[in-house]
Amino acid sequence: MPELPEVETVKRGLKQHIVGRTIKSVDFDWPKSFPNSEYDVQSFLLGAKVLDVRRRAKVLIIDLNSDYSLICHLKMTGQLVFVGQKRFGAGHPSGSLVGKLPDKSTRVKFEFNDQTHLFFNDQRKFGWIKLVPTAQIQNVDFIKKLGPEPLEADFTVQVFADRLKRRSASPIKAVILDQTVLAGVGNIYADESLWAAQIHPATKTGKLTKAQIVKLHSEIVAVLNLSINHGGSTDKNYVDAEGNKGSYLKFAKVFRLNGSPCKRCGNVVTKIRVAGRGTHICTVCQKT
DNA sequence: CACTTGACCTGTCCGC
DNA sequence: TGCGGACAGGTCAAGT
Repeated sequence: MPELPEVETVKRGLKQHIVGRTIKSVDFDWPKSFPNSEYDVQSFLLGAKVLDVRRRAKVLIIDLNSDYSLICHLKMTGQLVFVGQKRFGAGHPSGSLVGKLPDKSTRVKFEFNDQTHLFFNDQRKFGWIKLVPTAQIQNVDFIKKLGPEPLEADFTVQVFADRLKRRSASPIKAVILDQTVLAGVGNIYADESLWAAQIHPATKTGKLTKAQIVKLHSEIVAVLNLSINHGGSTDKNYVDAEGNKGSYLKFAKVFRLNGSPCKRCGNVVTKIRVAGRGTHICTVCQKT
């Protein structure tokens, strides 16, 4: 679930809360969640101060003053939640996770030197945090291969169209989910943007007209921006850096709305499988 | 090479 | 009420 808008929302919250704080200790019980060498942890993490929090695609980057950075992928169920000193007192929304952390899904605990905490929770254990030299981030294999950021100025229609050409035999949904084509779209926003552009997700990418590519390009940007403005989507697990849910799904047109009427034509939204993923469409609005 | 499928995990929901 | 199985999204490894 954490796709670009969710990770962007977490980034903004973390930036407010952890920049300037110094890491006092780190604790983890599932090595795959935090596969770092003890030497690097001792030398470059403990005692380091947080300088900045950034995002690339669905990856969070926490820069430290030790010339190292923590890079974090939330995958499906990851959460990064900051808990301040008043964690045992009042002041948190009743539904908030904050008063309940750590819990059985907590994989990594960071303590800052003022008794505040950052918890990495991840029910399904697919997410990870890695400590890497800041100067080496762009050489990390996964990051090196990422396509353009859809909300940056260099993601033009022409760039999008050129990247689609390489994948003409694949269904368009599989292509926009491919992080090496463009960075940050996941299952929710793939379905939403394809509905908005009135393109069937199984359409072979090579069959798309120029007009459809132009439309899809602008709808991807619009859907991502709309979601960021609503704090992202919470389907089940996602929360922001303060433990709060996002509300974008109130505005969703098809995602998880199978059985409901299409908001454009009234036909029933159905769920199919495309490229191995659950896919929500209106068969009237979205023709192959 | 382009493209698809299975593995990684846990929790929840559905049918018998 | 219990239990097996399908399913959930993100990415990589392995297979066609």
